[in-house]
Amino acid sequence: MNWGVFEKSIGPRARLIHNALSARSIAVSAPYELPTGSLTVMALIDANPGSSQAELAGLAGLATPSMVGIIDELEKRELVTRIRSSTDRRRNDIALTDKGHELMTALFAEVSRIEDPIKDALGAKDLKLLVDLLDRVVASLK
Amino acid sequence: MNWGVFEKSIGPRARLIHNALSARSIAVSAPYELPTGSLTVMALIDANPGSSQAELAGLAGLATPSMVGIIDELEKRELVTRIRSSTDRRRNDIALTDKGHELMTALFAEVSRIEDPIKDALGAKDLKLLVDLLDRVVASLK
DNA sequence: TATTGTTATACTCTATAACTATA
DNA sequence: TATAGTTATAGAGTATAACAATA
Repeated sequence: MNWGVFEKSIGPRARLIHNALSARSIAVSAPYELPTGSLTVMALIDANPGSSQAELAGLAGLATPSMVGIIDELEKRELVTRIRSSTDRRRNDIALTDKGHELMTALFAEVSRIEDPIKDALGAKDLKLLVDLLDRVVASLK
Repeated sequence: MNWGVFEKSIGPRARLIHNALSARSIAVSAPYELPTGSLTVMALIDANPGSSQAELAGLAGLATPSMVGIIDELEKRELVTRIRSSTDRRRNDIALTDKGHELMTALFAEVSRIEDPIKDALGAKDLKLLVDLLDRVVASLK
């Protein structure tokens, strides 16, 4: 692949990888009929229970209006609880229900298989190296 | 950053990086009033002159209909030439004009600065490592 | 019958602006 | 005056389907 002047650029490569993975992820998740980003948000709620919608949006890299529809649907399906904070009644404290945790686990098991070709190509060691490098990139763009 | 079950996943990180870089790239490129993807396409034409639109679309990871509008605008601005192949009259052979090469160089100089924070955070050595790892990921998803 | 380029169309993802209720 | 959540809206990016010209 000859990228010309982009030979050493991250941007076009991030775009290609993102597009390929998100297309596959959408296809795998379709039967669940959840809004896009739901799995990411459920994983973040699981890892950071009691977060507000704004905090989750910040973690997920989404605007807060995008979070509303996701939480609406997850709440309707009884996958998360959205409870007005007693100490600050503007806030919603979001938590995963048992049912939500189950569904997250099941869906993640399917979605994570999408990255199997990457694991196979890189091996565990280089994959960890890549993840660490990407985290440093993410931090540098904050 | 606690990603929960996505702790070792490439997908969410690729999404965050792509979103951050593309938003900045759109802002920097806006004064040029070119269709999105034009710089990528010009770089690919420069590196692979005489390619067809379909070949360029394949390289750029775009659908061929997306390429039509990009080439339309680039041709109108006299940045590329679109010539019916004499050996296969279905094909357009695409090449960059001198003017196109100049504009590509100038725009790339601006856009590439977007990745300066990444370079600063990683250093030349780790950046090269990252690019090579990403190329292996891209190849694994073909 | 297959392929290149094209047109028309639609959908996904994401953001911005303006509002409300609370602080 | 500022913040959390919400509603309404718009735009960027990309894809699919159907078609004409050519192979």
